[in-house]
Amino acid sequence: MARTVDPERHEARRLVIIDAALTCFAATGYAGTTTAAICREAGIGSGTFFHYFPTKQSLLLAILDLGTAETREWFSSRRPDEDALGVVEAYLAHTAEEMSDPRLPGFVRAVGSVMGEPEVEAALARDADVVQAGLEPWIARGQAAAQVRTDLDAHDLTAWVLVVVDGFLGRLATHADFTADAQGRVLRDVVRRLLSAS
Amino acid sequence: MARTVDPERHEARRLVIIDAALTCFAATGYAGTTTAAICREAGIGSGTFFHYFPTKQSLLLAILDLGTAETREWFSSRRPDEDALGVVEAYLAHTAEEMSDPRLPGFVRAVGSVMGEPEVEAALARDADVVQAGLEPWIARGQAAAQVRTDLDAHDLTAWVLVVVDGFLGRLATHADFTADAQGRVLRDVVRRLLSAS
Amino acid sequence: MARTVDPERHEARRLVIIDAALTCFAATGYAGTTTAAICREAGIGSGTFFHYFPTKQSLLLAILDLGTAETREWFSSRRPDEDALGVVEAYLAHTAEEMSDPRLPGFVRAVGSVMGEPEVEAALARDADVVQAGLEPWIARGQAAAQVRTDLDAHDLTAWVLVVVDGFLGRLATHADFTADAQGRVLRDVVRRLLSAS
Amino acid sequence: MARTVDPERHEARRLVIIDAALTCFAATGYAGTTTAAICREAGIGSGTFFHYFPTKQSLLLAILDLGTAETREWFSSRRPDEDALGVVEAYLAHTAEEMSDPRLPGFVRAVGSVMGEPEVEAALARDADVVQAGLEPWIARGQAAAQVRTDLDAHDLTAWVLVVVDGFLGRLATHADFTADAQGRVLRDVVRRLLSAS
DNA sequence: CATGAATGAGTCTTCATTCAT
DNA sequence: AATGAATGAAGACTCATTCAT
Repeated sequence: MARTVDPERHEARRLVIIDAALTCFAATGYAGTTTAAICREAGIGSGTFFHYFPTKQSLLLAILDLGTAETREWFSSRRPDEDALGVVEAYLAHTAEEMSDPRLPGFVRAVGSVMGEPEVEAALARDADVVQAGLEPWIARGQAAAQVRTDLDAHDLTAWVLVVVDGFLGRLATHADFTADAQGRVLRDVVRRLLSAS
Repeated sequence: MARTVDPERHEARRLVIIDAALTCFAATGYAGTTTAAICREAGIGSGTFFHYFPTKQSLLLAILDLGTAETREWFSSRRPDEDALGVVEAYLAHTAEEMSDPRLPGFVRAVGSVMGEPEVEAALARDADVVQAGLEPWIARGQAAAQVRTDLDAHDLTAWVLVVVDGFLGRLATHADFTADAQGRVLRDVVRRLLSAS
Repeated sequence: MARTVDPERHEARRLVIIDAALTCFAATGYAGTTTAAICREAGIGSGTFFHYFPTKQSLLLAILDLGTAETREWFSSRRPDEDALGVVEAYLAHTAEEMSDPRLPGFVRAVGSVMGEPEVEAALARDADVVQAGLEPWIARGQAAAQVRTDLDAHDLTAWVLVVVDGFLGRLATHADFTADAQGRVLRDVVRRLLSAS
Repeated sequence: MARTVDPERHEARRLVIIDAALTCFAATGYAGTTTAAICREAGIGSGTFFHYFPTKQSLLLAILDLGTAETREWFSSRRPDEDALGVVEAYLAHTAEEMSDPRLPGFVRAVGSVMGEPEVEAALARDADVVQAGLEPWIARGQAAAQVRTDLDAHDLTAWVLVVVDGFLGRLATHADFTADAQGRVLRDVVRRLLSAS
């Protein structure tokens, strides 16, 4: 009856399940992934699964929250004196790099199908907010420094950067001949053109 | 002797079912939409569904094919002497207008989740091919006329136009404060910047 | 508004449907045969089917009754002065010949699965009664003429002849290398041994 | 750590389901038996069914295989020095005794209707092979010992013994006034006559 | 904690039968 | 009479979740 909870071990196993789910969701979509498949991939029993996540959806939310936290952390580790456009480009590079995990594009597609669920929609909105809140100040600063056009406000410009980024990620996910390596350079160019004052 | 087949009525009802499915898929996703829900929405019995579409998936494919045919038709009705950039912008307008059916963005999301199915993937690939094949010649012609930059080939430039368009549509679908009316002007500007020779 | 009922044409079409059903039942079993398949095979519309037979089961019963009538007719055309054992052997030959329609064995199997239905059970019982009633008098006459053993009564002996015949037909239906042509001679021998006085 | 798998309990429950299915199939045929009915009879939930048998058909195959295994075992426990004709008669008795389970004849009929399915056909062929392979050597030995006629080869003679046995079982199944108890003696006599050298 | 057997509500799909034309 | 579109009840099977061990 000793205290058998080992928080470290618990957290490790949680991550194993999350990783397995990422693999499965990416391969077969959210609805197409059974909890049994995740358990198999994670090497656990079906009962164990529900010790860590009360529902299948809560697992999806956990993954989304993990991504949001990661983004938040990335922005919070920018130093105040960095170059505004440099941060924007670093964000592009960071995003492209994240997508080098070949499962990510598939996972993004998988999430789309569940957007009807209010909780998922809320989690995605939270994620979008974090990105917007992270990026917008730098773009505003770029405007103040006359690096960035001012005919659109910072909020809309940020939205349009994300339009390009999301379109880029979507095409990575759906077109095998469209790769981050080959097109990353063009991405930077397009965003520069989008933001440029001219 | 008795002509019980009324092809017109048949086609009309087929379209009613397709319309109902569009509504349901957009609202609750593909997997989240039951055939019963489609039947209810279309005002038909569950058995009738089977008369028109052998499976739920075949209905999805029919919708996709309809869209592909529509796109093909749009491009084939361009006249050879139209202005290259004018056609590109007309395509942007056409796409944005199509998406003014508020169900379309949701439907696009819904489709993403089924991409695991080979038939769906093939249908989407066919659709992408039609768009690419429709747009690329005009961009190439724009290059020949020195309206469009030539540091990227027509194929890649077309892909990037679609990156922007898809990103635009995606944001329409997910952000209520991002509307086609308000942002359509920016879309044209971004694509112009993307293609411009400077 | 003329009297369009042409009894001859009606009867002919009835037989076409029965023939088609025989083919389908033999190939795919009773439950495995859809009314649609029968209609296709018969070259009629599904509505027409139900003009001729109120239910699928009634069609099966019609086929069974047809066979029963055929058997009854066969026995009623025996002349009173025929040789008792000769009639028994003629019956064996007659049965074997009927089974030369390759659909018959399959149809027999198909019927087995529906025997739970009271109406079908009754039809089969009627058929069995006709055979028993047709054959038993000849076997009794064979006993009276000392051609046939008398340690079993005519009723049981008849039953045993049918045991052998049914086993024979069943094996024809299930074993491709067991053919009526090759084994017909043995069938006669076995029945002779069964009935012989020794 | 926790041994949640209890193979004994698992096997027991498997047999409960098989037994329930035997009852249902015999009473209402294969197609006429719903999985729900089997579950009710077995006292399990519908989902549990799937834990033990992936499909309704697999359950049927399991029953057939069980019978085949039982037959194989029966033959393999004959001792080499047994009397040839004694073994044949013991087999007759064994079969008749098996059929004293009143569900068996009905089950045999039920199987007939599914013979269209290749897997079922294969299972039945396997079963027939085991019987033929089990019986034929003893009949051949009977021929060598001059106990059995030699004008037909052992293979055909075995087939004919099975013709009689199957006809016997079929009549047990369909005619209530034809009982194993009353007719068992005749069965032995008929087979003796069939095999006798005279 | 870990397990996996058990559950049953919910899904897609089938098909005999009806009926307006 | 003949047609085939429409129907809806019913069936096999799936799978997230629970719980006794």
